[in-house]
Amino acid sequence: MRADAARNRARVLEVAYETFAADGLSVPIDEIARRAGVGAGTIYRHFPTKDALFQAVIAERIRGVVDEGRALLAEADPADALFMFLRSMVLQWGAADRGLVDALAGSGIDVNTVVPEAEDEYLAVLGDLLAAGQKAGTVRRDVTVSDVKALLVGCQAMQAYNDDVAERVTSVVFDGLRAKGRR
Amino acid sequence: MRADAARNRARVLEVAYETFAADGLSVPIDEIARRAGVGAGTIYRHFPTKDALFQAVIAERIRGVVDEGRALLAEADPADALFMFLRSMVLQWGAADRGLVDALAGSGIDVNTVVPEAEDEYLAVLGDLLAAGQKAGTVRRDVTVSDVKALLVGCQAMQAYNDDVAERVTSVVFDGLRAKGRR
Amino acid sequence: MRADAARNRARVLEVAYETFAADGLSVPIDEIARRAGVGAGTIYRHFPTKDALFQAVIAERIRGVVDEGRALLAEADPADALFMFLRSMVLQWGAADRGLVDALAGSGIDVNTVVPEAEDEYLAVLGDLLAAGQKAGTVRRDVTVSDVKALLVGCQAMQAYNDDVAERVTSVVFDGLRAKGRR
Amino acid sequence: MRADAARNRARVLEVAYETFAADGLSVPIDEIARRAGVGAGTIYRHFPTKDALFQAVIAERIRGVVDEGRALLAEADPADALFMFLRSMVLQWGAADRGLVDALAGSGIDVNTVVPEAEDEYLAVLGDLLAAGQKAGTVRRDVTVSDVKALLVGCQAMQAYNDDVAERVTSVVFDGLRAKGRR
DNA sequence: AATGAATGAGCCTTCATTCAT
DNA sequence: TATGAATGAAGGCTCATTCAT
Repeated sequence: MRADAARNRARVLEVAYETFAADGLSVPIDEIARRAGVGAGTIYRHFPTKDALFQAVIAERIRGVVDEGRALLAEADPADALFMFLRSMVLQWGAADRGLVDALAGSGIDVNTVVPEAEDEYLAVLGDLLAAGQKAGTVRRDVTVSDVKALLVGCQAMQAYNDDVAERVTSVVFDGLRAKGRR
Repeated sequence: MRADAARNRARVLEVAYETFAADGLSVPIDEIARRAGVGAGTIYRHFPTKDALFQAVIAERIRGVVDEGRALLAEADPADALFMFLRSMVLQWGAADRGLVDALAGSGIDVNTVVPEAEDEYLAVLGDLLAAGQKAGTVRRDVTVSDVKALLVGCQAMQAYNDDVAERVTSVVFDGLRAKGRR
Repeated sequence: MRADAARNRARVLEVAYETFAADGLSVPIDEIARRAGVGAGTIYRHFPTKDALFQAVIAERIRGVVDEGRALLAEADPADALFMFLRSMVLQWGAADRGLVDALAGSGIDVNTVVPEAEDEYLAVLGDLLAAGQKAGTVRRDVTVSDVKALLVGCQAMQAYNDDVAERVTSVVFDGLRAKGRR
Repeated sequence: MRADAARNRARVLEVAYETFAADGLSVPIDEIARRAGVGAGTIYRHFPTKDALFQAVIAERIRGVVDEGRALLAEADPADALFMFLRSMVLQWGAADRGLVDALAGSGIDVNTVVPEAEDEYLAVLGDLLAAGQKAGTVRRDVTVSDVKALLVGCQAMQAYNDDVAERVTSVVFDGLRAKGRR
């Protein structure tokens, strides 16, 4: 791919992320093209449909999340790593990507099918974090990766629903997730 | 209002509920009209815009929820009433109205502004259930109505995200919500 | 026709006149029904189509004009009667029925075909007034009834276009219409 | 602007002019698109609303009129220029643009607000023609530009109302407009 | 006879996608 | 390759007219 083409692709992806997150999925392609300073045709050269563009945006985001998880696994105290990751996902990512989450919800798109390999990596990281916490004794042993993923989705929904109480309700959920006697 | 008009209005509302819940907000009015067996104009006679129809559907639903909450307040054990209500909201309502919740999320509509009085009643019931639980000593005293509302939203999101784990993750959240020493 | 039916018909005609004159032809039938305090169906009982209602309104107005012309013929000085009639048509009728005239113009309807007999009477009166003026020596002998009718239409258009100059431009036209040496 | 886009824009404008003039404002945009051999979307690319298209047509027309007036000012005998201009406006322009004038009248649109600058130029030319005629002694000194404009509107209305008498009634109005003693 | 609810065709407008420049 | 003009299929909404109450 030519250098300018690659630059365009990256720019479109970035602008699309910001725009979808801010204005939802219903924003016209032309608007994204305008903000990115390219023609509509250029977007279609890189992404065959609007949907494909959206999926690329999601995949990109998930990749970032996975990286953050791996970093925590490598550097943080295993006893806290899962909670740190979840908190980060909720308070930072959740807030920033509200529009994306809503757009995903409202459009019948399933992340798992959209970017299977990204999802797989994501679950792997989450699983490692969970195992580390359980081994350290800070996390209930009767929860699975699926449970944690669901809890995360829920916490992000709470954050999205009411930013002001996000901190406290997240703590409530974390309390529920903690191993007994460790509250 | 004439009998036939009232019948049509009710039928449209019912069909609209099912259709929005199943197919999301983007379903054409004409499709709802077709399923309801009326002309599109008839829908517009009762609801001036598509948005108004959607809002009427939401208001209707919330009304049902409030009724269920009041019933629990009157009949159930105060120690369990809040948990029973939440569980019901998540496992029954949440499952049935997933489409509505998603549609709401994806469309920048805020329930509070859509049907303020219904929302007020809803919060009142939730507040009463919470107070009862706290008085009975089964619910943490440091959570507010807003927190519980957010937690409920989160639980519904979990349920929506993964039906299979809903039961267990809900328990996790409930554990977090329970007063210490009562797990 | 029953008394109440006749009353309804008259009321609809009156309201339709006011409404068409004020808001143009594009006002919905339902709006006229509302203002008249009747159901839409009632209007259709008396006038088979919206167009027929409009034509009835026009016919009614022309009838009033003809009456006014006859009165002038009978009572006013023949030397001035035509000018008085024209002035009245322009400054009073023209102002009041602007909406009707515009609506007529904009809708491809030809008064002559709409209400032929009313038009005939109208032209008869105008012809009598013209003949009287020509006989009295105050009106040019080289103009016909058709000319006068056209001049009237023109004066109404002027009045409609710019109310402020109506008086003066009408005088200009009248000067052109007066017999030479009589200015 | 790209060559093909400019060509399409011009073609749409031309077809819109003919169509509005012939069939009135109520003709569907799709029909204009069909006659112009373009898609409806193309029209909306160049003119954001149907109204804007109509206004563009009007502006275009007025521009032509102004040019014609300027030419007369530069080349014709000042004593006759105003009358020549008016006659041209009535007998040529008036006939061709009847539909536009009617459409304008019937739709509450005011040319002055639609294309203010074109209107200004128009009035300037008319004012120059009037001043020239008054200076040459062929036009009454007690009429203003507004009066002449109104008279022109009136003459066009006459022409529109009855093509057969247009020539003669225009003469009548011109006689009224001529300076005394110059008939 | 009156009512006003229901119908459904038709219009304006938007926007994903294609294609000529 | 990039551009942005063109396309045309929908969709929301209006309203003349019909018809059940």
